[in-house]
Amino acid sequence: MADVSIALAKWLARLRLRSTLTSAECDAVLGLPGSLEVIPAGRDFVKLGEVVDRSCLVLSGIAGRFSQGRDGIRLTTALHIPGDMADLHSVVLPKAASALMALGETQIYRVPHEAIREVGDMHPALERAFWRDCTVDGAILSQWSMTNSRLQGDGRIAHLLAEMSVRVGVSSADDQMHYPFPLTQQQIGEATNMTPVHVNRMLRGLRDKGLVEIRARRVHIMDWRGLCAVGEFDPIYLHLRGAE
Amino acid sequence: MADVSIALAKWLARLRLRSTLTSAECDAVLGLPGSLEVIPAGRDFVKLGEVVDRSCLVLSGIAGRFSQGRDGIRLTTALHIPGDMADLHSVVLPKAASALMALGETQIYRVPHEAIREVGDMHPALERAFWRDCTVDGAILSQWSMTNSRLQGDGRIAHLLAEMSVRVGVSSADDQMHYPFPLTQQQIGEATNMTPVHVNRMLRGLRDKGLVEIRARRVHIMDWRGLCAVGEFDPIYLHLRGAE
DNA sequence: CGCGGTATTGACCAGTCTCAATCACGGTGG
DNA sequence: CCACCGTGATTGAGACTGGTCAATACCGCG
Repeated sequence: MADVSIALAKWLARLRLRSTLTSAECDAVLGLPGSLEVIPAGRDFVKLGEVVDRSCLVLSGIAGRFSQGRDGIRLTTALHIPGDMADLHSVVLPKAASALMALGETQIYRVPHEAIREVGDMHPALERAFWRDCTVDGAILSQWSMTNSRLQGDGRIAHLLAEMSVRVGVSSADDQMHYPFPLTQQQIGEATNMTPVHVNRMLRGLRDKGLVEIRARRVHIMDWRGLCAVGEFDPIYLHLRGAE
Repeated sequence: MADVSIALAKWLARLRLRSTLTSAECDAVLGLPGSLEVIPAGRDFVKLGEVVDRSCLVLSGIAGRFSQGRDGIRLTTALHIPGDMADLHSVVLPKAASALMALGETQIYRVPHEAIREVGDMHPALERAFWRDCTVDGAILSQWSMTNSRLQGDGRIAHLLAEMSVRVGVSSADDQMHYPFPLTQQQIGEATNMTPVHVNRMLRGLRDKGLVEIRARRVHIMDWRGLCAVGEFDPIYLHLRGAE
């Protein structure tokens, strides 16, 4: 059971990876108000087209961001892990162009836009840090776009699993890297643009090659180098220090 | 031959479509310094990985934003038309994660980040308008992602041509809509994730159906409704007022 | 113990790519 | 004015990735 102050601290840590903040600015972030919510697996907590006045900080679980075609088929455009402010962009664009959904039970902390704008006005460096964070999100999306367009099935999945591993902070030093990953094969397909059937085949391929395996809602990486090679993964685009 | 003040005015107009600005703020934008450059067709003017200290406002022509896989194959992640600040995001993330290239001869006006930050510090509403604009760029990318993933060849091209038509401001009232479009079929393929060969076949299909045609570096739309249907195009994601 | 959702596998089909040849057209030099 | 050339457009044939349909196996849960 995650704690609010820990979550805000995690978000702050992420901001500080990319922006230099004074202690007053840090305190302002840590003091952000909000309300706690627990979202059951599979539930949308921001709906398409909805006008929101709060942003969602993920405390535990995983949240997916979706676009939707008119046929109702979804495409995942981002996965958010604990410490991510999933829709910081809604502060400047309150009408949601994409939905947010809990993949597995997810705990979120909703922070009023009003409060975020206030600390932004008070501390211009914070406002810029927010802008920067949104821009990194864009860079990640751009990378996904690239990956999902140019790589084939196995590479797309390999890239996704490698990226998530780095983002959750699993050390590449570990011999047996593993981390929780509650997505169904259907949902993996929504993120990598494949049929669940094909996801299954590709996963088997990766397993047979001794690269990764998903077992009991967990990713187990057997061969980090090999996985990165297949997925053409290079973590620079994440703009994270300490990664790789 | 476009003029600098007209270009800044165009950019300002775009900002004002999404943000409310005071006249002082408008003047600040119109007064932004910079230097003019003419880029010949096919030349990169921002290179991958380069650290830039100026942002590029497109005055004439078309610029493409690219990501690149390790095999050197490019994927276009955005097309920028006159009035677009192509890499406003570089103000907060100066290390270019994507390259910018002139598609056809392009005139740009490079504005120092320093100046942009200055007006941002002076006018918080402007800073927020910049942030918002970057966010809209992200929304467009998200839409492209969706389109290129979920639609097939003809739909992807139809969507692209419809989007560009709205963005350049061609009125849907015109019986014969047309606008300049200097991309080769190869470049269209880089934006829609297809082989040039397949682009050609899809274009023929669209022409045969009486929807669009590309002739002499110009797009001619014969059937707007039909085009939108095939491309599942709906311009809301552009966040433009006055567009359909 | 049975049920619903998920995973797995097979057979077949469709969209797209690859390779390769040909064509159209604008620019160049004689 | 015309032959030559290079780039981009067009078309065809065959290969391959990934989608569709469908059946079966697995597994947690009430």
